[in-house]
Amino acid sequence: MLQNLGRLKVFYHVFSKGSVLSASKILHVSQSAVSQSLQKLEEEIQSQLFTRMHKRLVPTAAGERLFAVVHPFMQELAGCLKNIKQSREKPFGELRIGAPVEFGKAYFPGMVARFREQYPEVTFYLKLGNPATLLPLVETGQIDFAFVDLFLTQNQFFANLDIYHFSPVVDEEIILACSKRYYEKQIKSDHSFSHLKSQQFIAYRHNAQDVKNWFKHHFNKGNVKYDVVLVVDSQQALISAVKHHAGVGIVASHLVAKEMKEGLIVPIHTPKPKIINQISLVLLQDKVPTLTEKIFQKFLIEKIQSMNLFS
DNA sequence: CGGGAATACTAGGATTCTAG
DNA sequence: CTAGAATCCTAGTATTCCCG
Repeated sequence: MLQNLGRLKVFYHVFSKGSVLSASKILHVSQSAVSQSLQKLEEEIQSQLFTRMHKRLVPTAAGERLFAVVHPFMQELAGCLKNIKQSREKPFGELRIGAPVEFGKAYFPGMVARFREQYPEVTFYLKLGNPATLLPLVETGQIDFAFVDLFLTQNQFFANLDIYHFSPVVDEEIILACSKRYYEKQIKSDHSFSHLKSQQFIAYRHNAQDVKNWFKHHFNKGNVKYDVVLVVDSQQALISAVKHHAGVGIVASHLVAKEMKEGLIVPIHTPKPKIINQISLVLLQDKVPTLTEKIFQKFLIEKIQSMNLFS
């Protein structure tokens, strides 16, 4: 391997101009420095790159071969540096973002499309997951930033949360809901603990943690056995099951806003305050965001906040 | 043909970088 | 912090080209 890639740059300019003096002017060094660099390079690769013809340098076969490799590299490098410079002036390049699964599925594709109408040079990689998946990716730089669910985060153990910077973006309301028909047949306006706990539950993932959290919050009862009739892997499936009168389930209210407005889905309230799940933007504490990141974060926060998830 | 301009090379010294 | 390596500079030399 070469000890000094800078000599390749010297070689490139000497080859391009066919003269040491011209190359030295481009490189802003003395003619002798260029001459010496060239000699060092030739020594290093143990091949002569130019035949010295009195006042001219004529490339040897080895010189031609080296130039064939160096030339496209230098072109690409110049283009790349230009792009990097541009990305400081206007949004550019790939953004890698993490988001909670349902939140990300529901809103990100649309947001990304709208952002790209304005900034077509920006592309996206979207990683959906819970905080346990997303935070390590933020830490190792595999994603640029993430939106996470703080309500869930508090129930889990993270060794070093202080390396992150959290800024709350939006609150979503977590409700227990069922279809109108199920409500009239089974709930009948009885919102007592003993009545609600005996309902048929649709759970998101196997541990039914969301159901447990809901009862803990509203009735301060932690370790209760629930009758789970269906376990699903996505909120969309859960909402669909609720709509088809399969039972009661925990959802973010904004995901069923339309169904609630139409009266298809009914929220079950208690006198206790609503459960608010806070979604926060999380980035590494000491990371300096790029222009593209800053502009997209601002765009996203404005759009999310203007949606009003409680409507 | 001779002299000036252009270019490449070398020697020696100053400065900067790097590893211990 | 320091010694040695690497790099660059200046000064000077050699060669060739070009024009009067």
